[in-house]
Amino acid sequence: MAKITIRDVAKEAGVSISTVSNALNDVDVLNPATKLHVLEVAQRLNYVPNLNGKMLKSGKTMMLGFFTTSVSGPYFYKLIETMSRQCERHGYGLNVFVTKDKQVIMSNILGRRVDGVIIYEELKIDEQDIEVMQKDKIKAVFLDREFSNETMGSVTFDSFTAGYEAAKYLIGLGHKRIAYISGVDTMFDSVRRREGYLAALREYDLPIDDDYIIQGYFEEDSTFNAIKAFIRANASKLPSAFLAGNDLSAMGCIQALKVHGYEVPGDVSVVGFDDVDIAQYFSPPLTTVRNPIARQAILTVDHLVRMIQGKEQGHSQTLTGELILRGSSHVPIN
Amino acid sequence: MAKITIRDVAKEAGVSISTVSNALNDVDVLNPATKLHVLEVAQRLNYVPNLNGKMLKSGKTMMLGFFTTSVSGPYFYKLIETMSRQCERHGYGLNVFVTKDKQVIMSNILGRRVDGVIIYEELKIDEQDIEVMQKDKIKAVFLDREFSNETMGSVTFDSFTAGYEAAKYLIGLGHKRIAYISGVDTMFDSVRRREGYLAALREYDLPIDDDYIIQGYFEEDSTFNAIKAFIRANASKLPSAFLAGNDLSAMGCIQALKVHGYEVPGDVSVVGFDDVDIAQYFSPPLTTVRNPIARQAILTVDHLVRMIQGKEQGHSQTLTGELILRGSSHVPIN
DNA sequence: TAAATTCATAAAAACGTTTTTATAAAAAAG
DNA sequence: CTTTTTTATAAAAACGTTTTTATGAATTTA
Repeated sequence: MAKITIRDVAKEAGVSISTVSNALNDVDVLNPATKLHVLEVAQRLNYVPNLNGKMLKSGKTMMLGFFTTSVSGPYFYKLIETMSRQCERHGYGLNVFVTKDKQVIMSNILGRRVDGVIIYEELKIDEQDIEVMQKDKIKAVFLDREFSNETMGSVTFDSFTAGYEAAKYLIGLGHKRIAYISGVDTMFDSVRRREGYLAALREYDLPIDDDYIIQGYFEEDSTFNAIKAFIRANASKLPSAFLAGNDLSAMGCIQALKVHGYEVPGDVSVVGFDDVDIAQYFSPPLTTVRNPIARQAILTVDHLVRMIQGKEQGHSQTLTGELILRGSSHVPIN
Repeated sequence: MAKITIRDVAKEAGVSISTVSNALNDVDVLNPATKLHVLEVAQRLNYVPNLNGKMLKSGKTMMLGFFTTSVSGPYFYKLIETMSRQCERHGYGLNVFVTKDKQVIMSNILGRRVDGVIIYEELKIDEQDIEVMQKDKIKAVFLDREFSNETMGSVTFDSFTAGYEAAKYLIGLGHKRIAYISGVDTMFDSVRRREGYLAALREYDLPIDDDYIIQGYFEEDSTFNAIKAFIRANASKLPSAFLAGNDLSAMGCIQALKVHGYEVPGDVSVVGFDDVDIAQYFSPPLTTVRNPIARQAILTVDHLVRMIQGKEQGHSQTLTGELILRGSSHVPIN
């Protein structure tokens, strides 16, 4: 027996398909008795509407798309979990696409698989792609860049100020040799945090040493290895503090320091970014700049939904961090 | 200007819509010159096929659905990232639904929003729901229970043996008082690991103390609090080892022990489950039973795709853990 | 009580594709 | 040369809905 359609229900109930549709969608034109009867038959046949038919006709999928190159790490799952919950609250589902293939991304967006899109994609979607999307009046929110026009907005984190404040805090403690652990340069946040860090060094006339900018890929393991190599190469002029581009790299860094016999924060201070869930349970608990991830997720979904509903034009919102003092930072020893 | 459809392309190219469709789908019946011309026009108009039309006609969405109640924690992002990558390899997209609303789940599955489903849902989908799905020949793979029939399979982790082996390892070290940190009882893995732990205790004639089974919700923070409470209540008869139901609870447990002045593994041993990415960078690095998450993800997607293609019937696969010895476990002090 | 209005339902059109069937022209066969 | 076959394209049907329009009966209005 093939899938039950609205036609089967209509036949079984002895009415037309439009009557069935009206009954199911609670359109208030039917005789209550008819409606009841149709509903009863639909129930009995276990009828479930085919969403593809619905979508084609209505032009709405009731799905939002999240396009990202990665879901690794606590930042992303907090984001996804919160966005997902917020979508459900608005009656939408969330479609997560983890891909680096721009073709896949564009055909899903322009092919209307989703009613609106959320993009964290590290700038591979370029001006020209955005123009194409704009021509189709695609509703979009960017998380990895500041941007806005009529149908697109953004919700970003002020990483520059975060980097600046974190560096200033370490300088205030008395640190003079501060290294920065970077992610790859396509990562908006990594670059902006580094710029903030550099701005603080300049402001306080501290020397800027290119060796003190370390490539770490924003993960524990790659950072762990990078810091081990760094320590071996710079044993004579080790910094007294590390500013790690995110909490994961801070944790990898601390572990590498421990392996080499350094105490944190006794010998070296380490500060991270994000304040992911696990940061406060690490040893030592991380000093970090809190990134309001859940808030970003909620603002993003709300903005997108309002644009879809035509209640709002695109605009950009910026969230600011908050320095959380914990156990991984201290005044320098010398 | 509204969205460009196949009709617009046909008109502009001066051919019928069937010709356009054939050209785009590379059906080998057309005059090569015609095909080239159509393709050129489609390109010029920036035509992108509407996926809803495609889906309705073909009955295929080229999407797999992952239905879960949570994405929190490293287990899930490893799973999602790997599944997503594997989907892409097969030409599918992955649709992640984070919801506890069974209605949402069933209407998306039965409404054919996806061609196949992956379910990690902690048993709220019951026998009756499965029967409904079976009647519609829904292709499904369960991750949270062992099950199989013609169109459904499962890929699970042998948590019982993992729990048994971990407990046996601690007993072998000489531990006699071993506590288990549980998740909620709807979690298949938590329950099975506990059963394995209990089986090992029984086998070695160790006393089973109900107080030694601690509720922790499988997260750092809830476990941190639970263990602090436990330590206060049981200061006089503290276990010499904790078997934590997953790595996150192991980390929360260790942190709570440290806060109360206990050394790990000097005073107390702690063993976790999963070997999530961060486990080896924790302080101390975690002894844990490795759960081959990436492998589970790949087997799951492959099995589902083969069922969709009609190349395979449903069956259940079971993965086994591997004990990874690191720094959080040690012989007992007394 | 004839005309106008409302009510309840049915029929038809539409969404954007793919696929099946039809058609006309060109090529091959007899 | 006619008839058959092949080739290239067009036309039409179909997927499962929702929505617009049509229809006929019941009710109201004048």
